[in-house]
Amino acid sequence: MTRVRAMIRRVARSRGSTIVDVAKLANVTPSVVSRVLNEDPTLRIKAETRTRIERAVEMLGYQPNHAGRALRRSRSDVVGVLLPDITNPIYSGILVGIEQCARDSDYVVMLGNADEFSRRPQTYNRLLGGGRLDGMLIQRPNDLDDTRLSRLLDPGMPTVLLNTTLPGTPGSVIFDDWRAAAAATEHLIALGHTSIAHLAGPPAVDSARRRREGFEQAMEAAGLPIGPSAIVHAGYGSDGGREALRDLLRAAPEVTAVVVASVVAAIGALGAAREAGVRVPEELSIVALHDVWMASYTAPPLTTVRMPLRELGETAMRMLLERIADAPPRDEVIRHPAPQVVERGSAAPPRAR
Amino acid sequence: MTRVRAMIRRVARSRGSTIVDVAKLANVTPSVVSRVLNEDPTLRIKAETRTRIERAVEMLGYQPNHAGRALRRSRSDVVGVLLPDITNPIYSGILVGIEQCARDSDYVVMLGNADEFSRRPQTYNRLLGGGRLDGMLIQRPNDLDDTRLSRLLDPGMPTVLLNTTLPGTPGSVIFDDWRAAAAATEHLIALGHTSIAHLAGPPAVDSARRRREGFEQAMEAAGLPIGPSAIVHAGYGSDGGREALRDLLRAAPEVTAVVVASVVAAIGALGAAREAGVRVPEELSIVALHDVWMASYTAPPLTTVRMPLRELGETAMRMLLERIADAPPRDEVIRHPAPQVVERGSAAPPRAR
DNA sequence: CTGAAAGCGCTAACAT
DNA sequence: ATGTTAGCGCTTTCAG
Repeated sequence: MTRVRAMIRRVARSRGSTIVDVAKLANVTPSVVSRVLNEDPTLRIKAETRTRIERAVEMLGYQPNHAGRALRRSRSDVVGVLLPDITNPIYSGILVGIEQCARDSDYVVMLGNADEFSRRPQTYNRLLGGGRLDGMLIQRPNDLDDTRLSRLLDPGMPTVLLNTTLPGTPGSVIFDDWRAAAAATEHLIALGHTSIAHLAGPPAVDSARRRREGFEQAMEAAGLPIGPSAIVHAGYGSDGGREALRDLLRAAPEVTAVVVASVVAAIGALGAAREAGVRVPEELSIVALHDVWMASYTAPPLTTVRMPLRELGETAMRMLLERIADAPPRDEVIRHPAPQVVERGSAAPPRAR
Repeated sequence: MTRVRAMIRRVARSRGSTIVDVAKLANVTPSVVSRVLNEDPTLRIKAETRTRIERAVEMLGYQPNHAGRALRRSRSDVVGVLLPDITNPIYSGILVGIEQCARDSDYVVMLGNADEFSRRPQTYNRLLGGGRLDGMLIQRPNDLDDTRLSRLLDPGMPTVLLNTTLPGTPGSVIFDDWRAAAAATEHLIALGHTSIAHLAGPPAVDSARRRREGFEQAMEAAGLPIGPSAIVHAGYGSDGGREALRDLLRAAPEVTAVVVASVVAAIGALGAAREAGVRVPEELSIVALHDVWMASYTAPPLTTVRMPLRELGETAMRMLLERIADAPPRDEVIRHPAPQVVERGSAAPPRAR
């Protein structure tokens, strides 16, 4: 009994107890403790021994050392998430889903900056290589083309791409961008608009291309022409949206409505409209893709198409776990819940300007 | 030569090369390689041997295994960051600073959810304990009082608290909340306002208390009375701000200006003003604490007091590194750059409503 | 200037 | 139903 107390005291003082301490206290060998803790299905053990072990674990406050485990199993139970800009509510929304799903699967998330990663790969390889990660989730930076992205990826590292596809490299999860853009366009058409423009994302980004296609298809399906200056490419950022709308108002004054590829750009566009003295929605209707809390608080509140951010993150994480478990890579499109128009104040029937 | 080629091939195939592979290829022992790579200052080595080792590292693309290192050194070079809500631009702004500083110091950041942490400590202890982290950065959830926070903290884990202090537990970094709130108040006073209210944060949160004190001091210094309903406590969230302003407009119609404890709440307040038909800034001036990109895009654009989010993150991270290196804990207030009023469109001289 | 040896904490194959 | 053994990859005395 004194021995036990002494051990407890020693352990409390030091860095923590080891599996050997637990084993001694429970009068078994470390291997048994390990197998109990890891719920080895092949293990046959007396109920009494098991409780002795559990009590010992409890008493010592034992926590397995992750480094020891990782070294032995060659797995870290850590995934890396590389995002260009956590400050962007779209990305952080996705990150919430990732973190949640990781936690539920006893994984933990390491955060990295995707821009830095593409700029200084050696830095991040040193930091995140060397067995620190079991897999990676990557959101492609806007200015990173396929060739450079391919070069960056480690073929030996299970990887899932967020919001983007890479020809020849399966393992990506994207939104139903076509449907979302089409839904936005259809909403405007239903309101009676016939001269509709599109503030697209960066031309080189594949999600922007898909959204543009969705816009074009919806217009075509309705038999509506797309004016020569009706598609303006811009960044996904707010400044991009602001400048793009400014250009559009000048180049195509007949336009009564616009589908914006991202809420963040749409918030910028709202600013440009205000500066130009164009009233929204009276003179110009705006529908934006992606729904974030700020959309309820702009003036006027933005009508958006909601995309399931959390679900994308969850799905991506689940897919990564499959890949880590050696399943073959596959691509996935998040279709449920389907992109849904959230009517607020920025879209209304057309009225001449 | 063939031996070398064979080794390279073997290594490329498998999980990666080890320090032993490098040592063999360079005709030295692992210990020398280790000391070269870790820049052991006591090491005396022939220049030629050193280049041989460097070449071997290069050829094999050797990366030290983090688990092995961590196990041996009892340090992981990982810090945990616990945030209540990454979706909040304030927190993600701070996180940017943390990640940057960590990377520059060869540390890497593990992300966790502070709300979940306070709700299910065992989960996170299992995930983040066991030597996985060298230290933690924690943003206190709004509803977590001192007692419960203390209980949650592991006294053996170097910890830095973000935006909050904990009596009896030094190691926190906060903004100059008094100065920021005072600056906002003084700005309104300079514009000629005399009946000024304060939308404060949650009453139990210490940063909210400091901001309220800053407001009160500035009012007192100007000889201005604070009306009986002029201080309304609300959450830091947008809904909180909306409701709080609604209440305020009813309870204190004489108020011509308001200092809001957080931009996010201010955006909500802007919504409430619009709904109530109160024009900003003509009938009501608003100044918000914290500056984020959205503030430029509200209607009207928000006048704010800029707080150095990135700097807080950086400082906190640096402080944590000190603590990890066994420096005694200390508290710090970020005073530079000082809180600065960013004039946009939401504050103007008073006019009767 | 370099090598030998021990051990960090854990798991898994193989005994008994 | 439990024990023995070996070794994951690395760093760090201590020897030479």
